[in-house]
Amino acid sequence: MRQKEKVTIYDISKKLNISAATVSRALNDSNRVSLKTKELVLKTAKALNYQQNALALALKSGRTFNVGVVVPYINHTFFASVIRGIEEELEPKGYHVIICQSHEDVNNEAKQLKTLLNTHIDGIFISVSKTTEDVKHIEEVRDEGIPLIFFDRKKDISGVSSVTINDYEGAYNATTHLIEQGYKKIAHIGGDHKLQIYKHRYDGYVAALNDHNIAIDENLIMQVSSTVEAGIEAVKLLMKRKIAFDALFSASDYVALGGMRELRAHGFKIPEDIGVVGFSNEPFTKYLERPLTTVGQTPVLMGQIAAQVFLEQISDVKKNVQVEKKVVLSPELYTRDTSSKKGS
Amino acid sequence: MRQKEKVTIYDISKKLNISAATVSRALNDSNRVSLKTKELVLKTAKALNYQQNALALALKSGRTFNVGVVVPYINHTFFASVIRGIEEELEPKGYHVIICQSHEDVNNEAKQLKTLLNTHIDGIFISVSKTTEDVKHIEEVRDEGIPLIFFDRKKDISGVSSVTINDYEGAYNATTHLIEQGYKKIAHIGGDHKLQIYKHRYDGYVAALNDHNIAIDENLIMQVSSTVEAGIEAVKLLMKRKIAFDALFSASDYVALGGMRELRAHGFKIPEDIGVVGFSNEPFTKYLERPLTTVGQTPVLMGQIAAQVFLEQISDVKKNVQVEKKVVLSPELYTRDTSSKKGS
DNA sequence: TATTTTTATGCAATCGATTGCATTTTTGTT
DNA sequence: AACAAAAATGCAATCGATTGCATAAAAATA
Repeated sequence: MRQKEKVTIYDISKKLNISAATVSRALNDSNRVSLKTKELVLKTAKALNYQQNALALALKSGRTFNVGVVVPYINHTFFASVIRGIEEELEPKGYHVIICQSHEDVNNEAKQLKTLLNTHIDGIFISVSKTTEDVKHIEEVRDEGIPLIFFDRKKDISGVSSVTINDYEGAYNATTHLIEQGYKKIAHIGGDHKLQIYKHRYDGYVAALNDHNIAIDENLIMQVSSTVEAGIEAVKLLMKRKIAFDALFSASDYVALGGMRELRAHGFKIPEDIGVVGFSNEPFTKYLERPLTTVGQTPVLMGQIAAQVFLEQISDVKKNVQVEKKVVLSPELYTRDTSSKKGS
Repeated sequence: MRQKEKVTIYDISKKLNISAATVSRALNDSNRVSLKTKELVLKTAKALNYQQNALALALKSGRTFNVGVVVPYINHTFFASVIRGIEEELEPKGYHVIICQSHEDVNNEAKQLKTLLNTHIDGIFISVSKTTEDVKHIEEVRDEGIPLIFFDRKKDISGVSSVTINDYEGAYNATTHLIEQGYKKIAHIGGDHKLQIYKHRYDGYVAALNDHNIAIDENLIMQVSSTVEAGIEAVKLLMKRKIAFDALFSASDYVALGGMRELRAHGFKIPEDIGVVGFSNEPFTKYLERPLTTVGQTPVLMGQIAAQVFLEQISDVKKNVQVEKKVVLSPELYTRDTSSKKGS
């Protein structure tokens, strides 16, 4: 099965006995072609089912109408949803979205960026891996002049735009909510501060306690990975150390879930004895028998806005203006069953 | 910020005072170039940081090393996981994955295929939308000679390969499991038979009942959409009609979840009074307080195998052999809490 | 050394579309 | 009718890499 041979502007030019240049101009609605030939060309183009060869155009113009997205894993709900947002925003403009996974490994991330550059992408969206500390590979992309946009997990690099959520605010609101519900000793199981998001969530938690004159107790604060098992272990450790607390603010829904399991195993009732708030609004949180209160991140919107920032950026590049836009979205607290002291 | 100008084979050829043709041959390790110049070229290429221009190559060769994937929504766990499998299998071979969404709309699907063809993709993976009945747009892709692979949701089109799971077997095993646990009147809330997967699940359910000499009761069988709400409504309807049953096999985890909620609202205990089995092994199923028994589909594996079928196919195309490969994966029943009559 | 064979290299076309510059055709003016 | 101005079209190079065919250089043979 061989491929059908495609119709080119030369086929049209031969058929009409005019030059390919004129055909090209006619198709691009140039004012240097008479109306008569323009119509003729358009008609024959339609008749022959002419399709512009995107590759030839890309080679000539340098624009491929492809963008790359680099995420740790594409099947994590959050990232998949951001990608959905990007795709839906860019698709109507004729762009295609190429996806790459870093597997949370900085070397992979660098490799993906390199091959993306070689594919002559028009822009790159990236959420950095957990292991990304050195950012040379990212600066290289910037220095190539390719529009680059961070989303959610960013690094502070000059000349690179970003779309993130206000993790600080999300954590602050979540913690404040717990305080307002009457909880007094609030533990925080967070994530590795190498990722800004976890640092900011920690900061928000601390600020909320400070603002309500609650002393920070280092014994109540931990950093673990974002898994159910880690949540179980973390609570086990707190129990073993006999550290009392009446609420748990976790930087991860998975950790919150694990934590709740372990707490229940120890006979605590949620939310009566211990209130729990998670982070991310993972789909499972609302399907639990006692739906989990959590901080929602509007990932689809994040993707859409990242795409908009990209579109702005490429129009600015044309004007030879360099921009560095930082968009910070507000998170939303989904108040559900696990955080109202009186039960629901 | 203008883009860095790229190094081409002409830059190398000028530097070495040889022709670009020789440079090209040297880089491709042709045996028509002397070892001396080969080494020289390779050295200068490295020194100048030469990167082959993928676009020029694609224009010349007709191969882009891009493949397209069309799914209803990329942020549905199942599809995202299949895409992950495809990406991980093809990435080492130098391919990039372009994603497209049909939004469960056949017109969108057709449009996406058309723009993918125009992007000169090397192959297309597709899981059809719910509204896809007419398959002309898919046949067109096949007729263009582009390798095409269905995954999960397929249509019967000659000359198109597919990778699916054995929905019949999955349903048969799930139903048999319920029977073996002692449940006798098993309801089936399935999906629209326009999608083969739902028809096959229905068939498997029926076959299991037949094989165990249980009469089929049409009153216990429904077709609804795959949502929690639909599950609630379906059970409500059964209750209203006072139709007794002691087990529920749902073709969707979401429907199973909604069904369980409604059943509990009516005072039924799960699994003691009513056993429940879902389908898909959605992530939330294992996080429920009573984890849901469900049929797992190994989506990542499905993606990997689809990618392998694609790779085989393009090597066969070279040999001018036409193949139509149908791979059917076996599902796995995850036996959890909701289906053991004695409780767990 | 002369001639054939082998090996290495170059020329120029090709993949399609675009575009600056030159040329031809048409239109308008006197 | 003659000429200037304007409009329409064509030529050929360009974007990089590849490749069939021709030629040049080196090696092998007589």
